[in-house]
Amino acid sequence: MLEWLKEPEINFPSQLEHGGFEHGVCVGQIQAKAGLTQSTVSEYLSILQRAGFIEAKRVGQWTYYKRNEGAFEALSKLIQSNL
Amino acid sequence: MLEWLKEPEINFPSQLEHGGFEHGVCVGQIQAKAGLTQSTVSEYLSILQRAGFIEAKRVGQWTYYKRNEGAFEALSKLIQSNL
DNA sequence: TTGGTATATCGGGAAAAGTCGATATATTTG
DNA sequence: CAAATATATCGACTTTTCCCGATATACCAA
Repeated sequence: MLEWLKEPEINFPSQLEHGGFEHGVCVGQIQAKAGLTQSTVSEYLSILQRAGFIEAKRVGQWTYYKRNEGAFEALSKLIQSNL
Repeated sequence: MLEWLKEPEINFPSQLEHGGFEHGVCVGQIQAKAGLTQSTVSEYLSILQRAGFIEAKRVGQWTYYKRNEGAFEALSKLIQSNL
């Protein structure tokens, strides 16, 4: 999912009909591509969010998720320095 | 354990009596510090080895493990580029 | 307000990972 | 070769993670 969200336009073309890519990709799109149930994907995304790897933005009935690139940069640096 | 192996002289002082630090630290040293059973530590180290994060060198009845810094560098870069 | 849609949360069963004791293997020493 | 030591592997049990269906919540539209 994290890799998918790196190129939303390529991986979630039908997101265009759901408000575009400004705020990210909504859960249903990710769920369809993942082939997992709605509850599983929702929980997974919320875990990634709490971990800081993605950001959520609620717009109406939709929740859009997009990557937080800073977190990946930080993780990469953490592995370099601390691990 | 990976962090411990970053500074073997500091974290495993009694390794001096077991052949020094050239080849790494032997399992018993790590086990004592970890507070886990011998079998658990042995298995854990072998997993880390198969994953490429540490290298093993058998010398007589001892197995010495040391970090493979290249693997950490590679992981850090992988997170930067692919993830 | 009622029904429809999108997402979140909850509880439980299945799968995987962690940990142990027992035992096997390899090596050294007498 | 026999005993001692260091490590590895095996089988079982426990804990954690994964994933699901059911249900709750939030929002929208008629």
